Amino acid sequence: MYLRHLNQEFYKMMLSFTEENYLKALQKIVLDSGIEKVGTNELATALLVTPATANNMLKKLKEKELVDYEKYGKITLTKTGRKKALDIIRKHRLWETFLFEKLEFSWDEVHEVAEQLEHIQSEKLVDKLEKLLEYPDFDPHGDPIPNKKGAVKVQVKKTLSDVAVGSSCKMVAVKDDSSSFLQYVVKVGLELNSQIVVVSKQEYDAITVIAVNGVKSSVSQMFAENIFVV
Amino acid sequence: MYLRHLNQEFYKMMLSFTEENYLKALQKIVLDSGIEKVGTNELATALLVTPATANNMLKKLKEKELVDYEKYGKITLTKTGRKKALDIIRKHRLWETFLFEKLEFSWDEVHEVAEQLEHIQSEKLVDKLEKLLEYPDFDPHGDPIPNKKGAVKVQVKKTLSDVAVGSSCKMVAVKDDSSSFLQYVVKVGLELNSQIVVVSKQEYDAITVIAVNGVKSSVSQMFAENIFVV
DNA sequence: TAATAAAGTTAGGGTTATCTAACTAATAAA
DNA sequence: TTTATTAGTTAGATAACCCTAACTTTATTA
Repeated sequence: MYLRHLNQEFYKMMLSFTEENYLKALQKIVLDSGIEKVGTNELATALLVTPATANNMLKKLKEKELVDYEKYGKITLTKTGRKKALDIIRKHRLWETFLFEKLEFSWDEVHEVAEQLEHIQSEKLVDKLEKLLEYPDFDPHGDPIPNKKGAVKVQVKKTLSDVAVGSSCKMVAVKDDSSSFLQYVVKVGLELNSQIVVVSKQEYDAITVIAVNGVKSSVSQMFAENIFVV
Repeated sequence: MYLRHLNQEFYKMMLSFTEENYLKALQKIVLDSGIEKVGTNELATALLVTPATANNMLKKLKEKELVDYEKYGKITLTKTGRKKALDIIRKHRLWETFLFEKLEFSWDEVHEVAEQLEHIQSEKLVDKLEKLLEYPDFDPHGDPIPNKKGAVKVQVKKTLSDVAVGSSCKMVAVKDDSSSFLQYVVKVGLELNSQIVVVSKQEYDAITVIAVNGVKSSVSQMFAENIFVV
């Protein structure tokens, strides 16, 4: 006998590992692009599955009223869907903070393990974890941690590439959180809240010379665009 | 394309959530009963699946050389299988300790969440967790935590029902870790390392009167058999 | 030891999540 | 505006894990 035969309503609330990942991916696309409407292929790419697979799952999520879309149209999260997605993102970022703060994980190691930990089901666990970490607002990458209600503290962020030559700024987050990028960031001497001085900028290829704690480094346009500063 | 097509050898090492649970269940039956050989039905009962389902999975585990058995015969874990199982038990008990010590979980709440956490794949996570907890030898239920190599600190344990009237003993572990039993244990005033005095014992129905911190309680034979003492 | 009970296995089927291949609809370009 | 490209869908297949029902082997007991 299957679980969902026991209580239809209860089953509707219980999301599978995979369903959670689809909702999270949708919300992350929205957060990263700023656009509410997401395409099937875009979602499929983010999840490393084929469009056919994504389409299949989207039908199920629509059935459960977690997403909304017309045939051949763009996808949006419903209120319930967004709440679920933000809850997973909240857990992901709290776990990242835990790994970084309490278990000596480095910046670039936290993501992979948090991808697993974010699916653990226990409200008490999340609440107590948050308490242990003293209610952090941002994770080790500078990304905001949604609160229990799904609200996010927004920071007006510009990137290092927007900073004028001669000005200085403070790093508050990274856009790319791939391991290779993060390791590069560390190599340049940067960490969260580092003070950065933009020493000079090459017109031709946009190579920027920055100084961190007196140490100069040359970074590419792409690098500068992936560093959020205030 | 499926993961296991990429690298046969690597795939062989990667156990699914379910496979891990089968190995753990086998090892737990061995530890609890002291008998090395396990039956299909016994295993199925422990995992809340039908014997047919267990049989099916056992074929796969045998194929992967994690268990050993003849058709219609009893099952044993191979060396590799036992190592895997002990590793999961190690993780389970470390997480239980973490929840109890660091996140204010009560005795009877830790098990359910640890059932999920034990499947997280990250050697570094386990090592760092162990360090954070200052290398504990026993979990909150008094069960030994296997070390990285799978070695277990054994305690010679007898149960409360073996203690003679008039003698006193110290509770070191519980046999049953169901929520209902653990809540009862707490109600009687017992916790790990509590001093227990066996005040009297009824011949007829084996009801035992115990005193914990001067407070007397009457407990059944079954209760007494589920409390490990030294 | 023959009959019965218990333990273990096989066959056939269902669900979830994935794939490929072939299709249709919407959009962009010539 | 017709055509080519891109986006999205459908159909059919596979693998993992579970089920029930029927069967076979081993163990128990009368």
